[in-house]
Amino acid sequence: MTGLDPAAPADADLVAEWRSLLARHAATSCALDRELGERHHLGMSEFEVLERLSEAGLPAGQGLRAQDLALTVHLSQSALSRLIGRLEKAGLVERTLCEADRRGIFVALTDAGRTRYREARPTHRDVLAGTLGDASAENSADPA
Amino acid sequence: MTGLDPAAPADADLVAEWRSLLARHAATSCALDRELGERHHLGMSEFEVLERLSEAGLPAGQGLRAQDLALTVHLSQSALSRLIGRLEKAGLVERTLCEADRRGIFVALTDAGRTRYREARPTHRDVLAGTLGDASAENSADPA
DNA sequence: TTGCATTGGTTGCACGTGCATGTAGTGTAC
DNA sequence: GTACACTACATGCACGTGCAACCAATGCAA
Repeated sequence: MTGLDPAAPADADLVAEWRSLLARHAATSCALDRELGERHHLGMSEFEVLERLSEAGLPAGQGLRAQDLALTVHLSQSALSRLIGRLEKAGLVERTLCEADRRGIFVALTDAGRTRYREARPTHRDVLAGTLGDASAENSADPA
Repeated sequence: MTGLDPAAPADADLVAEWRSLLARHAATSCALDRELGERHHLGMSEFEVLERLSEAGLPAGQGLRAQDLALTVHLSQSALSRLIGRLEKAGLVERTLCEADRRGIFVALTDAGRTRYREARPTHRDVLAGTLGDASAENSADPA
C-alpha cells in the first residue's frame, strides 16, 4: 500500500494527523470548559479573551480594539461582540469608546477581571498539563 | 525567565502548543465545514460519521451500533442521535433494530450515503492537504 | 457640500450542541 | 412473578455560534 498510488499514503497520514488533532482538541477543550466553568464561572473563550487582555499589559483604563481580539481568538466578530457583552455584564471587562476612530471600541480588564484571570490561570495550566502533556487525552474527557 | 521558576517555561510551552492546536483546529474545521457544506451539503461531523460507516466495510444492510460511533466521533450521545436523524432524513443512512439487544440500533449506509461519501471524500482530503499540510493555516480560514 | 464605498461593531435568526430527563429494554435478586 | 438498578437511545430545553442584515462613522471623490 506504499508504492502503487502516490496519493494514498499522504492522504492516510493527513487523515491520521487530523483525527489526532480532533481528539486532542475535543479532550482538552471539553476538560477546559468543564473545569473553568465549575471553578471560575468562565468558558474557554472567555478565559482566552481575559488572557489576551492581560498579556497586552496595558495600564488600567486602556484596552484592546475588539478587532485585534478577534484576530487572536478564533471567533466570529458577532460571537466576540456577545462574548464581550457577557464579560462586561459580569463586570470583568469594560467597553470604552475609541476617540480616534469612533466606530471602534476599546476593551479593558477591570480589577475584578484581572483577579478572576489570576485565579483561573492555574486551573487552565493544570488542565493543559493533564491533557496535552499526558497520553491520557485519548478518552478521558469526551463530551459523551 | 528560564531558570528562576521551573514551572514557567513548561507552562509557556504548553500554552504555545495549545494555541497552535486551537489555530489549526479552527482553520481546518472551518474550511472543512464550508467546503463540505457548499459542495456536498454535509457538515464536518456528518462526513466523519459517513466515513466511519464506510470504513467499517460492512455488507449492505449491516450497520454499526450508535454507541460505537459515539466512541470515534467526538460528540455527545444526544448530538449523535440527532445527527443520525438528519442523515436518515437525507436518505444517507438507515436505522435498523438490533435483534440481540432491542435497546440498541444499527446504523447503516444506504447506497445514496455511499455515493455521497465517495463524492465528498476528495474535497475532504483537499482541505486537509491545504490547511494541515501547508503553513498557510494561520489566518486563511477563521470564522471571522 | 453631497454621494458612495468601506470599515467597526451590534442584532435577528436559524442551527447544532450538551445537559438533564424520559422511555424502552435488559439483567439480577428476591 | 415483582422490584430494582442499569444500559441504549430519544427528546425538551437553554445556550453559544455563524451568517446575513443593519447602523454608525470614516475616507474619498466629484
